[in-house]
Amino acid sequence: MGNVTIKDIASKAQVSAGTVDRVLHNRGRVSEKVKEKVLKVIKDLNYEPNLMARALVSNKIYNIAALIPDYQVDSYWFAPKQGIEKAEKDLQQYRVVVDQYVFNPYDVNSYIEKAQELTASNPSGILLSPIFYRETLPFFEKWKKNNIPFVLFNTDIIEHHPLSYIGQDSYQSGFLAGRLTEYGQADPCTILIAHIDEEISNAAHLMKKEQGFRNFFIQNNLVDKYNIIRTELNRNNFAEFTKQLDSLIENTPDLKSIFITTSKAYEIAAYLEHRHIRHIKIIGYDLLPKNIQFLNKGAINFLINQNPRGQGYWGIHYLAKHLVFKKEVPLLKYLPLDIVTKENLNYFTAEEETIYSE
Amino acid sequence: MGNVTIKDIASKAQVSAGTVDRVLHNRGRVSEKVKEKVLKVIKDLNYEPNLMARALVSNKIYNIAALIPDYQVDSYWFAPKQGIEKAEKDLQQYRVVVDQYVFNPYDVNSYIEKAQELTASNPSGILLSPIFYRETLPFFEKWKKNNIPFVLFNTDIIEHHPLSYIGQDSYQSGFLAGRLTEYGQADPCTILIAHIDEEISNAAHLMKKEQGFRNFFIQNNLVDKYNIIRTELNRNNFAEFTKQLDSLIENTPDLKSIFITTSKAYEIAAYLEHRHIRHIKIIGYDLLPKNIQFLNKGAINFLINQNPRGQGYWGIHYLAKHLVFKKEVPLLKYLPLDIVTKENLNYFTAEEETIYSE
DNA sequence: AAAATATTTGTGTTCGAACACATTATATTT
DNA sequence: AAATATAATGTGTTCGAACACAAATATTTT
Repeated sequence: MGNVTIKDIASKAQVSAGTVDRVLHNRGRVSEKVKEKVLKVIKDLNYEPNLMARALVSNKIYNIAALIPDYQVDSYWFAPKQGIEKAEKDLQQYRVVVDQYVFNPYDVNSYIEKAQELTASNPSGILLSPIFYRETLPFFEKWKKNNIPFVLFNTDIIEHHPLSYIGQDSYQSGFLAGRLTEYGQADPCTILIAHIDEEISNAAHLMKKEQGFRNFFIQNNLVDKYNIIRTELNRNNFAEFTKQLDSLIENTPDLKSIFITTSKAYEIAAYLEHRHIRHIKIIGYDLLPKNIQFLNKGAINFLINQNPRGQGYWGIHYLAKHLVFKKEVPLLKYLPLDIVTKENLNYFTAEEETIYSE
Repeated sequence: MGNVTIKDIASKAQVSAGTVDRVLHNRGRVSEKVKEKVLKVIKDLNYEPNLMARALVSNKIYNIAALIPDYQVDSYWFAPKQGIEKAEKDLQQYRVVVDQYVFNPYDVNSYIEKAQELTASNPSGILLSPIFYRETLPFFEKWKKNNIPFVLFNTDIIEHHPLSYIGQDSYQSGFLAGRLTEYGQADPCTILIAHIDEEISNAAHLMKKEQGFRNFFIQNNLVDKYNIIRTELNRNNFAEFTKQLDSLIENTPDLKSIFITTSKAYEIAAYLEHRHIRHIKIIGYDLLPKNIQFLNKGAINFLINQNPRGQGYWGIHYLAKHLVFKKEVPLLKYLPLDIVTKENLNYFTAEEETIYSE
């Protein structure tokens, strides 16, 4: 098992290795009779191609292009970049090279420009986070026409037949946040859902999180117990941001818990610290350094880690799986919703391990 | 980078490929002068052997032996077995074969017998959970003498120079359980640490968990707020088990939380359900089907997943990394402490993905 | 029926590393 | 100095799959 070779098949089917090869790859023409005979033997012997030999001989270089936001503009994107580079290193052996096309997440034109550059380079595969939805559509068309597989991550659009989407179940993560909030609040109180958003493109995401969060309380018959309110904050204007929060706090004396749908929980934590408020629990997203800092201080209670590094890593891996190993990849991969506290934090910030396989 | 071959080195160093090969493997004799010259070129060109070519030509079969408890006796061991089989499947390409030697975890003699069988088979590498410490020592000696690398998992003994230890940080997991308990109890109350143990061999483990748990409250100045008590229960005698719990519940009216240090949280959950007690929160370990059942019902609040499947998986992978790829593996690998609730459960029970790399 | 063309099948080289074996250079013995 | 031993280096085959090319059939055209 597992060590049947093309020659074995050839001899058993009484043909040459070349013919078996043609049958395997639908290359050249093979008579129906022979083809069926060979296919039967392949099936009977349970043939599995030796991927090492295959990779060795097909001396192709697979250049994957990654279209990603500049982490210097939004540090959230540092983790995917890391994941991408990790995967590249792991796959170097298989002649996989990743070119990064970095754009400014606040500048549509930069996005388009880089997407064009990327397309012009005619890569074997593409990984991207399509944060500008509308602008991405024409590229999807082009890539499909050129038979270039693309994998999406972070932003869930699966309508356009990517090779795969890798990301998070936003709704479920909100639902989970609901559980964590409820678990920490034995008594009735007010709970705030805060969207601290800078780009409209995230809106769909955030709404799903809010929905999941609210539905947790509905499904568990807790709507009478808790008063759930919402707000949208803009931290570009710091004075305004503070003012908004001040009035919220003042008008909501029984506010005990805040769920921040973006990775900006640290903004709220910093505000509360500044105002010396300690009785409000905070649940947020993502292991940004600033979030981690407040998590360690105890100012943030939980962070839901959506594994942005894993997203980059798996994105590249899936492309390689498809291109190099010609194996099927799942259309949808949801990464685990990790609940992170101060106490188990270091397991999620540590480097992942390289795996050798198949 | 990454595509320098032996021939490249040979031509640059003005020797033959055979000589380069001898230098690389310290095989045969090579004059000092030539050796140095070749080594310099290897370094200069930053040569990295092509693992595919290597694996292809070295037609060795690596038979790894796994000494594991029978999951039919204790279902905890089903997950490591799964992980082992997953890894075997992933590594099949590299001619890695895993033989499982299954013993009865309640029978030392069965353990010894299987360990002897395993040793007699003269495997290339060994994976084991040394749950009978004393009895394992002589085998360690033998294996070391025969240069057979062994990887330990689940039970933390690193004194005897295994290739690697893969497991969990028991202390830290107890500490984490402390956090989760405290987070769910705003008001002073009594907290119970319950050891439901059947084997002495686990004692060290369980004590570390208890220590971690207690230290959480000490370090956070919470000892005055909570009354922490402990008990050791034996579920072999069901009547006795129930009686003990009955008296505990009766004598501790403000008992609000139970931390079970073993994977037997479901026993307590079942008891509480039977007695119609709903106000006591439960934190336990491991995603056994019975635990999952109570987690889904809401009777168990959190399960800490110590990733037993991952332990088996990584154990085999590390051995392969060492044997097949001749790469260094970390002496110690702690797997993440996953916090599992009903809401994120399915991400941890799902099959892991196969990875292709290096 | 012979020639031309199309279809089917077989052979040989390649990828990079490992290792057996052959060959050459150097040292030691007689 | 010749014979022999030993050390140093080179050559060629192997692993399994892919693909170019060559050869052998079969089919069509003249």
